[in-house]
Amino acid sequence: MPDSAFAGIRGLALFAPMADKNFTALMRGAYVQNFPAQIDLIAEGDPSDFLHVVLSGAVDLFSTWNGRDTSLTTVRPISTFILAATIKDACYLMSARTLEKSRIALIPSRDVREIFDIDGNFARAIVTELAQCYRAVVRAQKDLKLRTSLERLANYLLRLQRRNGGAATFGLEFEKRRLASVLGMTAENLSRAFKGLQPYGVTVEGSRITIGNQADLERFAKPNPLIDAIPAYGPA
Amino acid sequence: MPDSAFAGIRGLALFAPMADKNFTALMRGAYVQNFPAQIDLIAEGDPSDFLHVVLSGAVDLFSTWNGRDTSLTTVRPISTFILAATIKDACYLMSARTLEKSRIALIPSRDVREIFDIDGNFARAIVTELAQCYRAVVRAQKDLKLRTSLERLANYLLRLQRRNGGAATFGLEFEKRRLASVLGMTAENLSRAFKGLQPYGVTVEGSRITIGNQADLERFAKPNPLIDAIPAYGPA
DNA sequence: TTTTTTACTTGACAATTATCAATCAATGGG
DNA sequence: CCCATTGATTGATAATTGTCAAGTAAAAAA
Repeated sequence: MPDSAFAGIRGLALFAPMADKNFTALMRGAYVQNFPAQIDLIAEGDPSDFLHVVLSGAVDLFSTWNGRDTSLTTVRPISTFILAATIKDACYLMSARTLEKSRIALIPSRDVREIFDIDGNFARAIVTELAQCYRAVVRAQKDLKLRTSLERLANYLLRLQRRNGGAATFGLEFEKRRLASVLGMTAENLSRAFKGLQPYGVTVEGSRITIGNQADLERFAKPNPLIDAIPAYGPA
Repeated sequence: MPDSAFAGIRGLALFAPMADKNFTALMRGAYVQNFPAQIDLIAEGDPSDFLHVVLSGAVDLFSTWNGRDTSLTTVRPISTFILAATIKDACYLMSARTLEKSRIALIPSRDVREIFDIDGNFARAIVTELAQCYRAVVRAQKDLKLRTSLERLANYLLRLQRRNGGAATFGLEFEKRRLASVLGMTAENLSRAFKGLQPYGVTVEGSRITIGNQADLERFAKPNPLIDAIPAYGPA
């Protein structure tokens, strides 16, 4: 595996602080692989053999139970997933599949745990990453328990707008059926929720969203940094 | 503050592996306090000045938004809370209040971060703790998104039963109004949900629950270790 | 291009869950 | 002991959300 493939990884906050020697050791058993879209990467319940790093593309973390399924989050470059399972040497709690063509690095979990035990810097970096993941899920939990689906959609649109630079018009990140699942509703309900936001100035043309009246939508959505902070910008 | 107060803390998985010197340093600025029931300990949004350790009693972690509120989890002895906020030096995402009379140790967050930076064992212990917290929230998220309120209640009862040793009869941990909030429903809905479980052999007398037909209830609840594992016993 | 598939939307309806109001039961002062 | 308060329950109703079935639009394949 060419070293160049690991350059992006080395720059990650998770791997940057660790000793060169340990990084090299970690990458020795690692490899990078290209996957087409819609490919299952891992299944919940499986033992966590590899820590995954999304180098390009996008990965959907989802879960199923009793014939139902739900998307929990999307992993975008460059970040890792199933870090917690790797550290605890436990099974995956979520399944993963590519949303688009993706390049993914696979690092043997055993190596991660081994280096984690001897490299304090690496351990500390993992803490920071895990704390961030934890806080993200807590926010999602609050979003889900404290808001109706219409409010979740409104706040989601405001977050997406902000992530896209703040312009009134922007595009959805993925198909609506998946957005519905992420927001914890059905596709049909999402369709109606978009209509329900029309009175607040939201217009939808395919995947193109326009927020016609920022103040109106915010008055309805009541965004809150303790729920809606965007990790990279807000209070993490 | 008497050293004896910290004996229980030292035994915690989080603090056991660290160097004596560092533990002493960590406890230097710490103190233990007794709180009556129903006392607000922290408010979401506040800076995380102290890592809290519940030595006895019980603490409710909850959150509010737009006039609504929801209980996210209960912290029981001996464990910590708001560890993630402490590590990231970020504000609290949840508020906390005592459910009963409680003894709580308060360790200055700054000290935690400082020792965390120099004690690799401590850093590793924190990773384990955080990974566990993260997985617990992911499970809660799946429970909420994949199940109806009736199913959540059924599975909650099965978990509680297991935690209490598996006998057919056991008591609820706290008042139903709060249980409803934890399960993501209203108190009225919980009352009806208990009735909805009668056909599966569940009887309720005050806070006394009896599972008359284990197999029936499990057939309905379809418990799943990837959602319902009890941290201490199941796959963490 | 035409065909086929897939995503999205819409309408009608059903299930779930919440709200409001009233009642009942238990609990803790006075 | 009784009263006052709080928590739990119940009934009636409304809001929310999901399901099913059809239809439309758009994209992919032939």
